[in-house]
Amino acid sequence: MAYRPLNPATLDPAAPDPCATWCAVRAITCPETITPADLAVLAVHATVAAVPAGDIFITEGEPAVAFFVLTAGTAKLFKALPDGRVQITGFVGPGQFLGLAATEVYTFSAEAIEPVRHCHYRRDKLRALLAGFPLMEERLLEVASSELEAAQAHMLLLGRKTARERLASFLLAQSRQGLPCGRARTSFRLPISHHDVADYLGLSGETVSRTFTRLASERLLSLEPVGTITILDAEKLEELAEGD
Amino acid sequence: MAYRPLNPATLDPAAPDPCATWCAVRAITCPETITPADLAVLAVHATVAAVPAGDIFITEGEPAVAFFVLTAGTAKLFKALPDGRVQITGFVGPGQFLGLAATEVYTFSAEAIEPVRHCHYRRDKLRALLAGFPLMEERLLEVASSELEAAQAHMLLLGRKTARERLASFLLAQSRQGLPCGRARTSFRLPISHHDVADYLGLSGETVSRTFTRLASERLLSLEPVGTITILDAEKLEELAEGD
DNA sequence: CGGTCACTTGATCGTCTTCAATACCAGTGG
DNA sequence: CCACTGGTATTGAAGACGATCAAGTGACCG
Repeated sequence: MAYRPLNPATLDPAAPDPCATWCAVRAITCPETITPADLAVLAVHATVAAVPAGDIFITEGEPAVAFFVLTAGTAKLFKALPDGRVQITGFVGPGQFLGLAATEVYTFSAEAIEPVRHCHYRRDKLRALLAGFPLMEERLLEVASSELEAAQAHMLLLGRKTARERLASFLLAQSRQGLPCGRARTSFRLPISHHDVADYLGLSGETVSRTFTRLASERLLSLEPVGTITILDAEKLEELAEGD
Repeated sequence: MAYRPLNPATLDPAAPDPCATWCAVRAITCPETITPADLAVLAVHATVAAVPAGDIFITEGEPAVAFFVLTAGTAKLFKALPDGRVQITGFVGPGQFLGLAATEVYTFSAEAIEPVRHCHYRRDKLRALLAGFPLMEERLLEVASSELEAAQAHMLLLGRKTARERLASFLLAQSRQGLPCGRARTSFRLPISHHDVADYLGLSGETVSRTFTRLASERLLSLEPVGTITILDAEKLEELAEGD
């Protein structure tokens, strides 16, 4: 019900293959490291699927059979406590992948917060494939490292920053979302509910709301009616995010 | 082929390749994936060093020139805010490595909390070497993945658990420290100061102390005078750690 | 011994949570 | 067109949990 798997057989190997071209090039090899010939090999093992918003397509504790690459939409990754408390550990957008588990079982869940399209590879097959694509493996290691780096930054946020600092950090990160290196936009739409922001920042939804309006009243940002956020004073926001 | 695990204390510094044998086998290739011949190659590029307790041997923001493998002692990894707030992101013991940075600059600091011995490799050389050791690269990916997993668990702890739950989680983790899979000891010595525990769990030292005594008064554990901790009710502690 | 350092314990304070009421918005069907 | 609904955001009031400040204890060491 959640899945509408597409038949990989319908893929035309001659035509620019949607999944292999898109996933492999954009996600695993931003710096192009895979030849078109290699892509064809990869394409054979990919399965495409669509997930409607709100559906959980990876569940913590279930056997980790596949490895995913998003091609559209946004998903949240999270861990939950039995009593319902949730910590979102990250968001994944188009071109990013997930499911890099070391264990035989997923240790987190993933839910589409926008309609998601992804292609996935069976882990056992991928493992064998990787042997033939050392550059791809290298790239995977790079990605894992940078995720680890992000995770450490988030631990600092969760363990030591105040609500204001957390939100400032988050908004700055969002403003840089998907842009190369040092670039940032001043105005953007937040595709994430306040409640999810709260679960990401380790706060309550109410505190997120209050903190938003407080930052707005301090003229650090402005909240357009439509849910668009404009950063008015990136300078001060940056200072706030770093804690002084 | 079976490798003989070497005791680092008995290593003869004059012997040919103490580091390569120890580091490579124990850390990078617990499941043996490197041949003795390969080890010799690695040994050429390794440098051994000793760090006294309290010394910072990796500093956030400095060029990430090397990649480390600990052979003795314990180190804490941490990130700090300009005003002095600190979040410890993990502890590293013998046989583990660190410095898997994706960037050109370290994004965390490392300080020896016990006298540390480590061998390190220059990143540029290692990069080239890895090309020749696909199994080693694969192992690195595995390690990075499991670190990521641990990081996510810690985010849940920092973002959503109470002080009691944090300490319970921490003590259970410590009780399993270094043991294979499901094993745990009931009594152990904590090599970490309360203040460091606090910085790891996102609490104040005072709260750590209070929580310790409270758990002891509830007969979940007992605090021997010498700083040894004995877990009296692992069952209940487990429940507590998971939040119900 | 006097010094330092880590830990303990107590009292007070502040931040964030919780609970609750209200406002808001989009979609639906009368 | 307008009321009705369900979900999401805002705002207020009260309370809890942990931080901070401060004093006191004990161990270790020159």
